[in-house]
This record gives sequence, structure tokens and C-alpha cells, in this order.
Amino acid sequence: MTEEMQAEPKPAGLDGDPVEFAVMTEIGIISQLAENLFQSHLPKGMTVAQFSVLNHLLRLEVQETISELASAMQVTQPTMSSTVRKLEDKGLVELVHEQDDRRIRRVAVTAAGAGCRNNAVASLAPMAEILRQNMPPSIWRDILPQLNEIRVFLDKMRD
Amino acid sequence: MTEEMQAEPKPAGLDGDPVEFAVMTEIGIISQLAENLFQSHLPKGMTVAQFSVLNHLLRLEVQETISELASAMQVTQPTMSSTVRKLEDKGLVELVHEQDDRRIRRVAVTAAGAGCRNNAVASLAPMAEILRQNMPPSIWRDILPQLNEIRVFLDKMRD
DNA sequence: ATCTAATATATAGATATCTATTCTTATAGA
DNA sequence: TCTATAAGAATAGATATCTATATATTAGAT
Repeated sequence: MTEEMQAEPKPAGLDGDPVEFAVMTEIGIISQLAENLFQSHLPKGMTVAQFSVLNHLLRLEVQETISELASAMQVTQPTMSSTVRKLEDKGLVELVHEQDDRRIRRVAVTAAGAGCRNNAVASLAPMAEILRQNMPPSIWRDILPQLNEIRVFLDKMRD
Repeated sequence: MTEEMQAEPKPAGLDGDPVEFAVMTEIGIISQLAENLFQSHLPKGMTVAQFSVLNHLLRLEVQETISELASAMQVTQPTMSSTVRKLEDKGLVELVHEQDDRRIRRVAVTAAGAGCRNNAVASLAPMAEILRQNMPPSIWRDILPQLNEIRVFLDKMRD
């Protein structure tokens, strides 16, 4: 996976790597840099994982089970169990039992949770602005369809 | 960062998110899916972090310090210290003291390490082939420059 | 020469994640 | 009705990472 030589003069990633590998390398690095940047602009004590749960539920205006959230966020169920419990400890979500099936508890964002997420979004706004001012929007728009296609394919591959 | 509405009909990411956010979401998911896929095809007991170190040193044909490796791999120095120690415990690398400056130890891949990496590369080959057969190469080639630009910018931003 | 600052690495403690297992509740079949 | 199986969620234990700090060695200044 790393030995194949291209005739091109070193693309972007590294030396003679095939282009798929170079893309994955860039994506991995971007993902890490973005996560760190993102984390550093969130309010104290709030992790990216926690923010993502609040944001997901509020944006879609739904209540979901822990398993549904785990699937949406691409983490395991115990991991999401832990994340949700931390949000619950801070009073940012409530777990409401389903009447029909008492195995199920749905995660509902509280008023405090909504406020907390809005604060976080506000903290993030300047960063988004910097991105927008320093990079032409076309850079993002042009690659989104391809990224989506790659994501969908990788998602199909896991079984 | 998530409330702004676009006139477009839901790009790829999610609802009304700005395009930068949608791209970052896709990149985060792809990174995780790829890491999992990658990990599942590596030989038993070898992590992505460990493979990356072997691959980096062998591909560039160099010996680097732990700090240099940490910087290259975008992890902290203690993390790289731990990764290198695991490789050392398995006899896949050796830490050679610098004569001039005895604070410095350079990480050198052993013959066993090179063999191990070649095995890993072979295990990975079928996966790379599947990618190549199912997605047109243009998908990867077209987005590499933009990804590179994003990565370089994010890299500049951390200070 | 000796003290101070800088550099390379290691250690300690905390956290977020994973896999494997257990617990609770619901459903289906005998 | 009773039992077996399934499904949602929690717990236990392991690991990889992080931040903060300590140790060892070198370089520079007075």
C-alpha cells in the first residue's frame, strides 16, 4: 500500500504513496487538527463528544436512545452511555423512560443543555469566521460531494 | 456555527450547517471509519500508531528522535514515547544513543521491524485494491490539493 | 569553573475510548 | 404460564491518549 510509485512529482501527502493513501493521510491529520482546534474553543469542561450530542439532538429536534446516538456519532454504545451520563450529571440532558417499553430511555436536552449548547456555538463563531475569511468557500464546496461519496463507501464496507 | 441557513437543498453533511462544518463532519467520520478499517486489517497486536512509525521511518529511510516522530505524527511526545517503547519491547525498533549529545536517542527500525512492516503492508494490499476498484481515481486526485490547503491552514492556526 | 537555561526523554495521573460481559425488560413459542 | 431468546443499557477491565511534572544532559554566561 505504500510501495507503488507514481510518475507525478510528489502530490501532497508523502513521497510515492498512492493517491488514496495520501488523501487518507491528509484527512487523518485534518481531523485531528480540527478536533483540537474545536476542543480548545469549547467552554471549560465540555468535550467535543458532549457538544456533538447536544447539537445533534437540538438541530434535529428529536429525542433519541443511547444506541441511536452511538450509531449516529460512530462510537460504541458503552462510550455513548458514558458521554450521556456526563451530560446527565451536569443536568444538560434528561433520560426519560419509554412508557411502552421500559428498556428504552430517550435522551432529552434540558433548558440548561440548550443554553449550554448556544454558548458553545457562540464561542465557536469567531473560529468559523476566521476559516471563512482565510479560505475561499469554493475549497469547501468543491470537495464535499467527493468526501460524501468516500464516506458512504467506507460506511458500506464495514460488516 | 450551526444555525446559518443555506439556500441549497441540504448539501451532504446535515441540514443547515455551513459548508465548512459539513466538510469537517465528513472528514471526521471518514477519518474514524478509515482508522477502524485500517486497524482491522493490521496483524494482531499492531496498532495504527505503531505501524505508522515503522512505515514513516522505512519510507523515508531515516532515523528520527522521539520528538521528531511525535511532531510528524501529530501526537504529544509522551504518547510517542509510549508507542516507541512498545515497538522496542517487541524488538521492532532500537533506540541508539547519539555520541555527541547523550540526551538524544534515535529510533532505528530493526530487521524484524522491517519484516513486520512488510507483512502489514501485504495485509493492507487487498483493502487498497478494493478501494481502487470501487471508486474512480479522480475522486481522490481531485480533492487532494484542497485537502492539502486546508491542512496547511489549520496547521498554521495552532499557536 | 559554576550556575542557569534549554533540550530530550520519562513518569504520574486523568480521561475517553474500546471489547466483553452482565443486568433488565420484552417478546414468542411450548 | 413458563421458558428461551432478543434487545437496550450498564458495568468491568484494558488501552491509548492527554496534561503536568520530573530527570538527565548539554550549552551558555558570568
